[in-house]
Amino acid sequence: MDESRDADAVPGRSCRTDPSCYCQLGGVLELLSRKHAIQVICLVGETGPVRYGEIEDAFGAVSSSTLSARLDELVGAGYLAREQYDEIPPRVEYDLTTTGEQLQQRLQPLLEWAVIHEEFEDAPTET
Amino acid sequence: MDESRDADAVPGRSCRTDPSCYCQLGGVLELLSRKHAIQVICLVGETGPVRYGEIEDAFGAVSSSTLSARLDELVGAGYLAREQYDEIPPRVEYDLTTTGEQLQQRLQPLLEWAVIHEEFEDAPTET
DNA sequence: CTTCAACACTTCGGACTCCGAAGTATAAAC
DNA sequence: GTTTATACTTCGGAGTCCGAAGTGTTGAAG
Repeated sequence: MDESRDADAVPGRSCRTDPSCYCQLGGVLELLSRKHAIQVICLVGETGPVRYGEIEDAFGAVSSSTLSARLDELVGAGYLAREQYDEIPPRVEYDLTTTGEQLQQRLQPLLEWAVIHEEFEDAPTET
Repeated sequence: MDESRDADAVPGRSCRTDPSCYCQLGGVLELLSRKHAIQVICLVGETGPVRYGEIEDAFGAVSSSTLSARLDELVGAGYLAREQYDEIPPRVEYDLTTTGEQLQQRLQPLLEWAVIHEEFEDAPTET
């Protein structure tokens, strides 16, 4: 046995190799546990390059401040790419990066299940 | 064109059948976009029935108030089951429900990818 | 010349969520 | 009588989110 174990040594490091440690897990999950993050990734993944306004419309109920914060974060973290065209009126398009696509692939089954699950959630109970 | 479209009619209903509508998507995602919700589901799924203290330990950095709020929500939403034994000191165990297991199965690939992805995130860039 | 429309955002006050240290309850062990 | 163990609450302060209104540009409409 090695005493270089991670039990309570350096939190947030060796945890990566310890399947029983869920401390933080850092970046991605932290990012995904913000409002609309999951949906944004999936929306962009399904529709391809999307404009800011289209995302806003697709959601229907997001404050633009929160949405643009989320987009900034996702761009900053390398999951989304932002392409800006210098036209009038302005045009900006968001698309998944390669990493973003990987993420979206893991998110897709969840989203599909969520949609179906919600549909039947009002159905008669079978106890 | 039919005017029976759902464009701006009843938000949050016909959306379920419209793949281009991401408005809210309600319950599950709302729940998952709270701190630690994803990790809790996966932790319980991987380790089986877990006690409150074990969850707290596994995370290392959660405020107990937030954790117990999250647990309450997940129990209330039907993803977790809470079993209480009347012993001293008290013992409470959380486990996944059938629905919770379905959710965890969709979350697992995400979590595994996250772990690997974070490991290499400090690796030398290739620009 | 003035106004309006389009678009992608900011800004700001108020509401909601989260943190973290301290406290609650019970009974056995010391 | 004090400590220990467990599963939570409570509370003030910090951080996040909402949503209505505003910003800047330029061409088209009046």
